[in-house]
Amino acid sequence: MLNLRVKKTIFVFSALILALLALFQVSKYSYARGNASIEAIIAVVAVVFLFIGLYINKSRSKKVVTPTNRAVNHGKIEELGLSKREYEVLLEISKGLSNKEIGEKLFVTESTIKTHVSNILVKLDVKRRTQALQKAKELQIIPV
Amino acid sequence: MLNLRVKKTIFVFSALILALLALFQVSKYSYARGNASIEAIIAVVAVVFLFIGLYINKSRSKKVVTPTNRAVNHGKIEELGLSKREYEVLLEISKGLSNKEIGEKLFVTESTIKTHVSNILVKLDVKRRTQALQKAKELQIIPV
DNA sequence: ACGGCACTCATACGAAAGTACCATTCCAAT
DNA sequence: ATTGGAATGGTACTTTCGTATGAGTGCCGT
Repeated sequence: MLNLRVKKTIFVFSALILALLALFQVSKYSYARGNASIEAIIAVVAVVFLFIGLYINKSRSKKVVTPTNRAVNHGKIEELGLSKREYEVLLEISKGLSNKEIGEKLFVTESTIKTHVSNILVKLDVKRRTQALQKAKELQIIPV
Repeated sequence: MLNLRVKKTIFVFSALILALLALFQVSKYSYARGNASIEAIIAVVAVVFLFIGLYINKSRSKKVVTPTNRAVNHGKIEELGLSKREYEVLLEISKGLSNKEIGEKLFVTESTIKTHVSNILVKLDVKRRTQALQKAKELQIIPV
């Protein structure tokens, strides 16, 4: 199963290769007809390849950076059976909010938040919210 | 005050500019004498600039990655007036332990831990232990 | 010797957090 | 149309957390 990122990468690289071929053809053609200076062609090629270099490394460094810190593992969230709302609550807990404050922020009562928190604790198999944070960090389901 | 990094950057870019000028001169010269094909020149330029692009982005992405994560800022701890023991307790909190559990781990009573926690909260200027964790992360005084 | 600080501990109280159950509503899948 | 999950919320109760206050001990520096 090809995910979105892979598809996008393939598309971008295909486009890139086509652009390069086109560029070479144009430069050759212009040169043959003598209506373009060699310096101009070289300058264009230089700029284009400079940007290609920048682009390649950007996507590569992103790939290197991502697994180390931030970035959320959505698979794990589903695996744990955490619902959307429960995950929202978990995020607010990680910001240090009390149940009451979370309720105000999400426009529900403290009771509701307590229910959610209780369910979160069960699903993460922990006893306290601080423990839940520790575990969530371990599982990389909350941003660092 | 120029630090090492800035000096290095200036040096690298100077060298880069010189190299470019040299490259242009060589290509012009070769072309004038007719002993180099235009395609070869373009290819060389392309490769060189591709690597330049790669290089620029490598140093840039390193700069982005490095300062973000782990490593404890000891200066901040002193600045906050956190005592050694208080900091120990803070670390245990970040592991998700209850006051009672922390007491057992550090061989003191829960009362003592409560006192420490209270002092920590005051010094970090927060109301709850979860908030303390959030703030401690911000200040980079606990490992991520 | 004295003051100040870190660390320890206790009691008492109030505020959050968490548990257990139950009930209602709504939406989506069968 | 029925069912099951998700979200909501309420009551009642227990546990944990946090505050306030006071107090004892030991150490370090003046």
